Amino acid sequence: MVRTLYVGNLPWATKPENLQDLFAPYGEVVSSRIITDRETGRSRGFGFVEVSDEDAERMIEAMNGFEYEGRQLTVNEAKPRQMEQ
DNA sequence: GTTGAGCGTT
Repeated sequence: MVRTLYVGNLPWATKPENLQDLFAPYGEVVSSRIITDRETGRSRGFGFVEVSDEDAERMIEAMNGFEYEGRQLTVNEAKPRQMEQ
């Protein structure tokens, strides 16, 4: 089982690998993605992390409000984009 | 070379 987490208030320079490194200590990170502007390719300042279902709540608690590069991260469970999971 | 609430492509 996999649950998707929304991660907001990220620094512009944050990369997917950074997200994974941040969340990995608190649970199993399946995949991580930074949302970039389709036209400019620049980061929109938020991203998504797919984590193990059992670790999801724990990781939200651990990472929500976590200060990274001077920004307090916003971590919530993501809204389903399609109809899956 | 910028910006700051939000929920993402094939």
